[in-house]
Amino acid sequence: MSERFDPARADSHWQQVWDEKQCFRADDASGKPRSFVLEMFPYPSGRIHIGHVRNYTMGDVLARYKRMRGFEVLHPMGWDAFGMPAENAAMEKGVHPGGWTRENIANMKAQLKRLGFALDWSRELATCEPDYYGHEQALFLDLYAAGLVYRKESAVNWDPVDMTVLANEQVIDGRGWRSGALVEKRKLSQWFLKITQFADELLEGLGALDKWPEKVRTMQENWIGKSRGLQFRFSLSNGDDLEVYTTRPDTIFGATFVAVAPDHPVAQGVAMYNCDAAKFIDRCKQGGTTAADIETAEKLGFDTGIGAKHPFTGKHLPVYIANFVLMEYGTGAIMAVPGHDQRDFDFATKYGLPILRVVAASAEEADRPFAGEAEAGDGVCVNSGFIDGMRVAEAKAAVTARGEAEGWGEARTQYRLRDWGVSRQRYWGTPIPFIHCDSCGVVPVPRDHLPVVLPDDVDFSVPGNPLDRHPTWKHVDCPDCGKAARRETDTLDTFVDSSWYFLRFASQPGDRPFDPAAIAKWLPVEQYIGGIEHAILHLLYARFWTRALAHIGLIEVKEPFASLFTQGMVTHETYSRSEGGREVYFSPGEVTRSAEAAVLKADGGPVEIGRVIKMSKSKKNVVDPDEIVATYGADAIRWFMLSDSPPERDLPWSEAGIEGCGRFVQRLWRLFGQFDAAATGEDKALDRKRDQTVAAVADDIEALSFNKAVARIYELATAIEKAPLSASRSAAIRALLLIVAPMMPHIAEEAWQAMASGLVAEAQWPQVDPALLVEDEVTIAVQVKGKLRDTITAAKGLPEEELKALALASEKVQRSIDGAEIRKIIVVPDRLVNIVA
RNA sequence: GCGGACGUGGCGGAAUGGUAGACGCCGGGGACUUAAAAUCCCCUGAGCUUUGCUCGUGCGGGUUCGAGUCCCGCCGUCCGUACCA
Repeated sequence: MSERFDPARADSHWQQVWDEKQCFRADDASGKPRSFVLEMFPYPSGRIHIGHVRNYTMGDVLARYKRMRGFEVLHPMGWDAFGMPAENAAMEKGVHPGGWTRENIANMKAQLKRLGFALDWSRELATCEPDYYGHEQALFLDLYAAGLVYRKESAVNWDPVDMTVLANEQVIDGRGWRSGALVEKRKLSQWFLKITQFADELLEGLGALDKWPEKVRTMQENWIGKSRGLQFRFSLSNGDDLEVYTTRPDTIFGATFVAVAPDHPVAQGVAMYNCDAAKFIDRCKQGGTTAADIETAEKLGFDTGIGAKHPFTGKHLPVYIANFVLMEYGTGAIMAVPGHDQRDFDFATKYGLPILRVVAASAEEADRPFAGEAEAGDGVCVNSGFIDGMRVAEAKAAVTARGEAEGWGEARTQYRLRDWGVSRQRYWGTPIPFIHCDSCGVVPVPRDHLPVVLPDDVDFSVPGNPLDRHPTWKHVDCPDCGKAARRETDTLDTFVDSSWYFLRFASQPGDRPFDPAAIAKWLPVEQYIGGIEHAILHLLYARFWTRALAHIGLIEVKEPFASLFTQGMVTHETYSRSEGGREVYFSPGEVTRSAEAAVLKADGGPVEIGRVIKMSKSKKNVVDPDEIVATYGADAIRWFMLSDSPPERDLPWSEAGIEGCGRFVQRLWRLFGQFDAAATGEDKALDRKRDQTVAAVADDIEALSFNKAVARIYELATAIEKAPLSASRSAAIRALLLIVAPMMPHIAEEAWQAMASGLVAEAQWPQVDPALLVEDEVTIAVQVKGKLRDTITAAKGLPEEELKALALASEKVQRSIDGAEIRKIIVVPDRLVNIVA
């Protein structure tokens, strides 16, 4: 073996060998137990960034480990290839989105290959290709046929300069993020998916996802936002009815006013004849929508002069237009109970409306005044007619029952979740497979006409949707009546593309989206790994899509991801200087970093070292994985990704850290080089250390606690280095190589050649001798009154009395007791003796 | 405001209620070398009257023979979310 490990040569060599032998191709017909390991597929932005490296390294370690444990592993990779950046590139650089995207894919694929991931490239897919999105169109039509797709007029953010619809995130301070133009609200006919029909199922399903982070489940739960309450009608003094929704029907006797949203029909009606009301409504719309704005926003109201008749007392409550009532939730109107809702309390205080107590800790406290704020807690009903004395829960049921019996209200379950609007007025997405005909209406594209393929000859030199102004593409004949008709020019939200790609990985038939039998074999994904930023949208949509397909009988599986892991970000400190009043940032490569300070290479002047934050282009605190691989090799960067920080937390990148990883790779190489098949002699302690490490590393990998596995591997390496030559030592080196292999596959493969035949990629995880996992000697801590005074070595399993005797025999212990009376001795077998004196 | 996570050396972090700081990084000292790189060895929480002792896991209480870990109350940081009736 050569003196130094040369990653530049070894990495590409072994990558080629794995490719040629198709080592990581998943066999559908395999009789082995299966494991589907999946990382969230990347958007082909152009370059792999370090966050991808961390994500895919974790998945790769798990996939390679599972393979060594005898599983048939499916570990695929693909491209979430539709989306706006491609269109932006088209507009800015005059390139075609398709060409730009496919070039990026080629580059990024080469980058991933240089990192040595054990991927089944035969299943690679890109969502922008007709052989993917054509099947998506078919699934969309299936859902349409099942009544899960519909069209509805809906308000959108319209950018009048770019002539396009903007997502909420693209509207900044009321202006389009690209054009800077004031965004208008427009009503457009949009396609929707009925995710709300599955709201309850999606919520209930969370309960079974016990291998998902609590945090993600909570976020989805809040997003779905289920609440139970009473929807009921007030008769208004103008002859109309007003529908309101409340989760606190028990407080109905405490209602002292009624409020409607500024865009509620009642408010709009008043504005027709009352210009003060119209002015008020306009004023409400001016308020900002940022968190800070809402936090500080004052409660504003306008008294319409209309009265609402209370269903029990018959009293007339004033009806206000109020800025804090939302049209989008419930009915857009509320009964206001100032005593038991803080918002209503604030409003009533401001406008001098009565505040009544209808819930109290006990009946005796019925008249207790409020201490400056509403009381939303539990208690018994007071001042509340027929529900007096009932607990809150009981009263809710009683009022609801009365409302239903008398016909003025009904129990209702309300969700925050809205149906999923999937229409996008863009080119680079999956065409929605419908045709608009003046005679027949909206007609699905016949199955045998799929896929509806995007035209290539599109023009981005003018704003707007290129599909809409394409000279020929949208002009087709109606499939039903044959008359001239128009294609739908909207494309699907890219979240649709990522809602089923994991199903397509399991099988890729040409004539249908997937083979249900293959899905039954591979799904659910055993371990899904990705960023927390997808906690709600992607993960909720994918769950919905899977359930919807199960609902219409296409597949059996209902939850796509059995276990979810959300990894932390890779961070780096920033380097900057204040120049002319603004911060100028420098990349790590432009800076020389010493222990305490950093200087700019260009001029030798100092730069300020900023906080350790997520890598971002604007702060220039990025490192390019390719450069790291070129300098240190794939194994070193993979090792760095796994070291130190727990995988769910942020990982601070540092030059010193990657250098240390590079050194460890070489240290391993020297150690592997000391493997001596002819060595003889037994080293029991090293045998024990070896098997303990093998077992512990296995546990750590399965728990995704890579940082702990790394620490144990360092310990074993040190133990081997210190051990004298023996057969045990060679056995330990060999075991070390095998347990390092999932993390650093290239050096493992290279060194394996001197130890055994075949490939590490096809080797088995080392067996352990259970007898070696238990120690025969233990170190006992001896405490006096809970403080450590001595440690003694004893045979494992020594009886309590003997341990006590050993502890009391210690000189240090006796000195510490100092002749005091021993009141009690606590013995924890094999661990500790505590003498209470 | 609400929900969640977290708070341990100079840094990243270990620690089934049982020897706090494993392991790595940084730093210091030494060996080898003409020199450097590489490598190897040792030290590295603070303090003290240094065979050893005291203090020490954000702060204040509590439970326990024993608390980083459990309970109560604070403080702080980060993330998510929001006038959801």
